[in-house]
Amino acid sequence: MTETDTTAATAPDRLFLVDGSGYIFRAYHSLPPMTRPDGTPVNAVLGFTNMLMKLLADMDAEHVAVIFDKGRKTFRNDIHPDYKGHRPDAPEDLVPQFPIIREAVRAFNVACVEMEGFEADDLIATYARQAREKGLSVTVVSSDKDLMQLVREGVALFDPMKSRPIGPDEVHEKFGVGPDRVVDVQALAGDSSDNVPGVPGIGVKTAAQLITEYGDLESLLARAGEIKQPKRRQNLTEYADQARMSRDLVLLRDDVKVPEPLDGFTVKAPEPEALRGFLVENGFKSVLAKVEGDLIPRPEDGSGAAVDPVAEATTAEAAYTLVQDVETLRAWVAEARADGVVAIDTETDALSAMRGGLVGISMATAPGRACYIPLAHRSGGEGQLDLGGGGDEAPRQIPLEDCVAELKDLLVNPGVLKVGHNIKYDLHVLARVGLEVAPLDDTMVLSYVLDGTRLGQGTHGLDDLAKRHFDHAMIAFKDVCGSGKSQITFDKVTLERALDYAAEDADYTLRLHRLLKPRLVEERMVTVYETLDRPMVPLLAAMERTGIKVDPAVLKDLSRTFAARIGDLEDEVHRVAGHPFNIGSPKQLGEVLFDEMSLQAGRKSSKTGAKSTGADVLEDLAAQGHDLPARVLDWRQFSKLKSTYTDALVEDINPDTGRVHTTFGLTGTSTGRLSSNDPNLQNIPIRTEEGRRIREAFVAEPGHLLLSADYSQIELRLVAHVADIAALKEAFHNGADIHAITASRMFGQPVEGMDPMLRRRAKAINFGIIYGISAFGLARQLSIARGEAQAFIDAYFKEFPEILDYMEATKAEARTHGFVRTPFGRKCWTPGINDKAPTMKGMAERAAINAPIQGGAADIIKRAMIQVPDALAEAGLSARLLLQVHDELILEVPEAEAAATEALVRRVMAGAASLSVPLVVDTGTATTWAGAH
DNA sequence: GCTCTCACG
DNA sequence: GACGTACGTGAGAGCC
Repeated sequence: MTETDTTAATAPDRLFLVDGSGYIFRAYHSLPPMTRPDGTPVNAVLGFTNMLMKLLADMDAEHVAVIFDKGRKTFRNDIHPDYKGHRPDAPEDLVPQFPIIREAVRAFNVACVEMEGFEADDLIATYARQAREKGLSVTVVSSDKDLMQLVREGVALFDPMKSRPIGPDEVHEKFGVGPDRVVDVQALAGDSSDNVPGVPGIGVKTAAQLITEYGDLESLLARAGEIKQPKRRQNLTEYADQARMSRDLVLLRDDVKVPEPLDGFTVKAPEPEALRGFLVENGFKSVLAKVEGDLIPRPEDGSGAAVDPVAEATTAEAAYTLVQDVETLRAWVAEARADGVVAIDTETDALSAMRGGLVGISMATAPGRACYIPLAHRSGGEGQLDLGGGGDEAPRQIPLEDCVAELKDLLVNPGVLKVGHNIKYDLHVLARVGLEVAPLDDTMVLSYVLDGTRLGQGTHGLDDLAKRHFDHAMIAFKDVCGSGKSQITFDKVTLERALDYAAEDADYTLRLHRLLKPRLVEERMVTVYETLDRPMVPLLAAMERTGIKVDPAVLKDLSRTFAARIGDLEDEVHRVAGHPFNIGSPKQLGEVLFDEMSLQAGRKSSKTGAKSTGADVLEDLAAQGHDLPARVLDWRQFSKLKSTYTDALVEDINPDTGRVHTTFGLTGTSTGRLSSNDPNLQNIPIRTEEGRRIREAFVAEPGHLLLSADYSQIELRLVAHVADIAALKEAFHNGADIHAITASRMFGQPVEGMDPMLRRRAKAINFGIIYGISAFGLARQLSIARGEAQAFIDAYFKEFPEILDYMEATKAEARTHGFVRTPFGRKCWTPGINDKAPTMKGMAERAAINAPIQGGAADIIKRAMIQVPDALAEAGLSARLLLQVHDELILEVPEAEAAATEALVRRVMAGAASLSVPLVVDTGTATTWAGAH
């Protein structure tokens, strides 16, 4: 292949010419406003820096320069004073960034050129010509169509927006002619954004057609008389000089006496200290972390320079150790003790926190430095798969009890912080082998407190975070254990594979901890994390482990009752319909109701446009006297109760404990509330008589009672507090019936003997206020006209005018920051608040109004929960917290302690926050949850 | 895996 | 004046 070799040997040097001004505007608009510590805006600088780094990393060239515009006046303004005259001034917060961006270019040791009186495009044209004459191959990096005229043999354009080269074909696509005729087309068509006049009535299409036919601009103007269309002929004659002037405007000068010689563009490595200085001055820690150890050396430990933990977390190489003997384990324990921080992670043989058995433990002591301690693996690693032949000889592992003995002190050592990702899970697993863990940090909770639902929900998984913060793809669980039917449990994984997977989890947990923990201080989230969410981790773990006793006999009995009702209702519905069909299918039900029976549909469902069969629609139809919708509503109710509750809950009873153990989610909601899943014990029925009976299955142990304690009107009290509504605060201080008071003020009736209908309406409005009221929503809730609902709202605002200020201030806060804060400092993110679509924006605004209220209530009950165990212990009481349902706590108490515990819980909950309104707590005790409420 | 419906606060 | 919504969750069933 001599030919190829020859070509390679004579391949010309390459030159990249970057249109810096284009980069600046793109960078500015791609990032939200941000400032460096001294207050200087730097979003465009950061965006530019990242784009420049990417370009330098991706390009394959020996020479590079970034070219900028300098000032607004150029020689073109002498030709045509209005040229680019309508361009608005650069945004105020971009102006101070222009000089810093020049610094960025120099910091990377890249040539940076600009020249008074000329546009960047002219300099680019000039350098391109010079380079071509020297035999260099030129790539111009720009998305600007005005540069397309430069494309020719040896000069290519690269569009950084679309990441694609622009050659003669792309130019032809854009202008309808080749690169050498682009200026002629532009001269005719003009450019309104640059104030290039062109010829009236001629756009790019027509211009291309004319130039193709006549060859070039001068030939066309000379032969303008031959044009058939009279108007076009006249314009080309009349505006010939204007066309020539336009051509002078768009034609790039390639003979500029450039200030820097081409030789100075040779690619050079950056000066480490200059680059570091620039990045540090602008607070670009993430960029520094990226280039450290690569473009510039990491400061050495011995030199006295501080190691940047963030940088180290980002760049450290991984080296993992398998721990199969006690000696090695002791070395790791000693290292962890010396460091004072260790990341831990457990591997189990089942996903369920309550059932999974411990298979192994991983620990990390520094970024990239981690180990895995296999404890219950059944396959060594010699053979790939156990083919069922009984050859699963256990590999060499430290006996579980020896490992527990070695780790016990470390895990409770107050001088060693244990870091986990969703460590609540590990607490359960370790507790079952007799290990407690304290103190602890949780990187999932850290991520939630810092970034919340800013980037969407459910994005605090270790895999997500490693990808987001370190651009690292974690080994997927399914790549280790498979998925679906062929999935194996972790104890069957070979030790080598288990080491890679498990140690990586601990490693990246530690890296995340180094990255996220310092942000608490920088972003003023220390208090929320330290006093609210971190203490919840061990507390919730204890609640989950305790569980709540559920009597399967009660549930089975209810299932039978419900089944009978469902059967009867089904027969009746089918009889009325005239044929059997699946009542549970909204599609089939819709066909029966709206097609066969020709009932009037109330509304369309949101997504698919199908006619809704929702409860409100069926209720309307039932109220009109139709029998079938009423039966369907009953059928639905019993089906729901049976499938979701009575049938499902029996399956959720843990055979070992006879109790149901939910998992509380601490990092899932946008407001700071908890969630409950598998099963959800926060939505057990109560509103209907039949549903409420399900709560009879939730029982206390013999000799005990369930204590329920709930906040009265906590969200409305928070409204009164945060919006500082005088009349509402007064009503709460007086302990009055708040809805009756509201009705009295709005409708001018005395509280005594208040019409129940008016009170109901006032109650709906009070709820609406909490939700960020809208006339549409209130109208739907109360089944009244929108105008009437609006009148109610107006009346409310008149009586409680402070609420309007709160709503406006909250929306403004959300718009400027992207989040709102609860009274306790929690950030609630408000994605969509600046959306163009009014629907989206409206939803985000209502969510923003609701968030400090709902979130504030969530903060308050968390404060109460955290105090309860200590208060109980101090009082010598042995009650245990079982559940939290947003404004309610459920405890299990020895009968003899019921009264004392009730008083204590009331006191703690009421005193959990000092607002400008009192907090009131209602309590009750009984042997079942139904009775305690 | 998405949509609808409905249980709770 | 249109846009098309009350806030926050999780689970089961139907359907592709």
